Amino acid sequence: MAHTLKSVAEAAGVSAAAVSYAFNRPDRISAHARAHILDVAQRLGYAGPDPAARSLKTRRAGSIGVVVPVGMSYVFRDHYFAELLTGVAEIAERRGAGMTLVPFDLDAAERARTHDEDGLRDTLDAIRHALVDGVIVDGLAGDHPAVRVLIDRGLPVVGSTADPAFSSSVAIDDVAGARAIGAHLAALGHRDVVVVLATPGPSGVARDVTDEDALLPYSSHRLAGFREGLGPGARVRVVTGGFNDTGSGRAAAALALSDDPSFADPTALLADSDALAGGIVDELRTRGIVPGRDLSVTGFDDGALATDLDLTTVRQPVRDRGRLMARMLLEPDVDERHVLLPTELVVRGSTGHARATGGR
Amino acid sequence: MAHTLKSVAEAAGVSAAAVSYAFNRPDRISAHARAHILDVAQRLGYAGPDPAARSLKTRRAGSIGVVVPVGMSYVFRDHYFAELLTGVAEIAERRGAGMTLVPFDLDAAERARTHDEDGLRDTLDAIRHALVDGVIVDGLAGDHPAVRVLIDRGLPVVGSTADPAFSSSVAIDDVAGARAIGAHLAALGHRDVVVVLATPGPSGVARDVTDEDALLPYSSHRLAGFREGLGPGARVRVVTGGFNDTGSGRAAAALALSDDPSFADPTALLADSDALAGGIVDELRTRGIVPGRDLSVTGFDDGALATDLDLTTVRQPVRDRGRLMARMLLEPDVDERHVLLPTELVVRGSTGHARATGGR
DNA sequence: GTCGCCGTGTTAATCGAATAACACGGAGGG
DNA sequence: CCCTCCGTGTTATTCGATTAACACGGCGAC
Repeated sequence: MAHTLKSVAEAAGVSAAAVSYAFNRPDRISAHARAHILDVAQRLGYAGPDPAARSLKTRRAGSIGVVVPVGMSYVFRDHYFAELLTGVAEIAERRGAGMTLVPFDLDAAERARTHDEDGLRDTLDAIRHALVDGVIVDGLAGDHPAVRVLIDRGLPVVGSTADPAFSSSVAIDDVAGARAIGAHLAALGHRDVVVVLATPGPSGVARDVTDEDALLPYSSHRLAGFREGLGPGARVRVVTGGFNDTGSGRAAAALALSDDPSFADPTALLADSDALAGGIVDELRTRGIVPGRDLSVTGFDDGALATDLDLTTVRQPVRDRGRLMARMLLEPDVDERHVLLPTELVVRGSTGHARATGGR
Repeated sequence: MAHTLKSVAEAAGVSAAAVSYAFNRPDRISAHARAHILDVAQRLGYAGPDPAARSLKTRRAGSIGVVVPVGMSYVFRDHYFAELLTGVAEIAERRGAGMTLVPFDLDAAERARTHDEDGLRDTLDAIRHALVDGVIVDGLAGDHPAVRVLIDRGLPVVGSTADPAFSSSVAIDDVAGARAIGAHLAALGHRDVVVVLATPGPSGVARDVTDEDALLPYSSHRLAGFREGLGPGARVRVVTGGFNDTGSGRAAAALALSDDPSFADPTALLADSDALAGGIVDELRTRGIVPGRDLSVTGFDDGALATDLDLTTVRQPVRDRGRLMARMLLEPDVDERHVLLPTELVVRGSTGHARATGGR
């Protein structure tokens, strides 16, 4: 049943090398012999050399890995990751390479990190075993254990920050983008805002933030940028919103506008993403609050949603990022090793002058 | 630099087997020896046994493959595939398995199919080389060359139709769903309709359909269902809409409502997906045509868009399908081999009684 | 005191292929 | 007519691990 190079070679009356050449190097064998071998192979139901053995010998896997800190099933729902991976896929498919999503549970890894050495090992098993030629890592610092494993494996690793631990990186200047949002709002007189950040994982719905270290790298960057742009006098409170989607945004808005005294009367709600901002807008509307007039709302991404909702946001070239990350792995002619992509403030109707009293 | 099991074993003063056990079978070695070996390994920068070699020996890859007939970069944009893969990913991540998108260009394969034998071989290379333990194939018939290669490789293949060539399958009864749509419209008096189908690939924008064989399997199923439900007296014309998104829907609607005599005055527009229907609704609105009153529009999927647009559509359990497909590969306790999932007609406001004169 | 078993380390066979180096026959040049 | 080179098939080495089978020392049971 299970044929091998050798058994096919016997059946065809040639050496194993000839069969290998027939499948992999047409130029290295006569057309006549090749046709015969391929014919015998087909008759026997031999589809070609075993990929695992081939991969061991050639040291190539034909696929690039992707590691994200949010769970594999999440990337298809999140606009940011979907866009990033679209860019990666565009390059991969034109090079004939596959894309392997490597399971990695950031929460489990964090929990196990100090506690339980073997637990941490387990969460990294898939990363240790992944059959890939290089890896794209988005949202993990260069000194993260998962990254260390990949580097020890000798794989080229493209990161999302300029950390020299990565073989190369494509960062996006989201600090600058967030700063622009902050400055824009400051200029409109806002001095009391709530920032809404997504924290995927089991952390659940909106809540007040205690530990800012637990944020995803880009969230903390943006938070810092917001603060810089708003200036020292501003009051910035933070809510985390669970998944990066409209539902979380709605919940976060509800919390920010609740009676909870720690959130009393902000004049602006700054979201980590358009999706969250979309939820915020929904919640405001159900309360009869008009975004841009009664209360300002900002997003991040400039996706289709931002246009639809007339959202002030930051445009970031996410698909370009994915493309470039993939090219750094698959097209060695890319010579820059660490690239910083720019962002752009897009002002629309969801922001306006601060009012003495916000929503309610 | 590049350490191996053996070199680490020498450095630690033990046998290669001991190192292997230290990494893979803690119970098979003393805790003391294990700690020492792991320590030496870490010091040497050895991340663990080489995945390729390990995969050759164990005959496991730790990842399941996914083959779709639409190009890898498309799956992140299309609601159907995103939903399907979300389901797959949910199961994969709970089993610690990866997900490998295998590049496959249906158009190139079709073009090469008869013409050029070596060309066809090339388009199947990635499928021949993919390092996976099983494959989920959506939208390809059981006798397609790509499927044949996978089966010859001895891989378990889960298909999207009940074809016995597949080791197992999860079909969705979209014929019945489409039939329900057709019957619903027939009951409302519609006898002259245009069906809008997505045909991803370079085929481009909307055009009239000449060759119904070139449709994706599910599209032709649905088309057949529409026809059945509408009954023999109805006039059914077909337009293909390129990508499965709102832009294509808009273009298709524009064509269907144009002066082109072959499309004159339909009373209903039946789309292959909610996304297409969304575009159709957009186009109608810009022309001042009210869906459900002047002209009926139907979708397919029952995603968020359908609710938003108050679209009559068919609910299909796509994520369940993905989950079940993955479980058939990853969880051998699933005993049914060929499953047919039901669909459900969801009537909303976008359909109504046929009028003598449709749009314009 | 002896037998056997258990825990733990080692030996050796094996997974299935790629490819450098070699062999050999015939064509072409001198 | 001989030498060389080219095209094409073969031989043999190598990729880096897993794991069944074996070996051996110490311990408890009788």
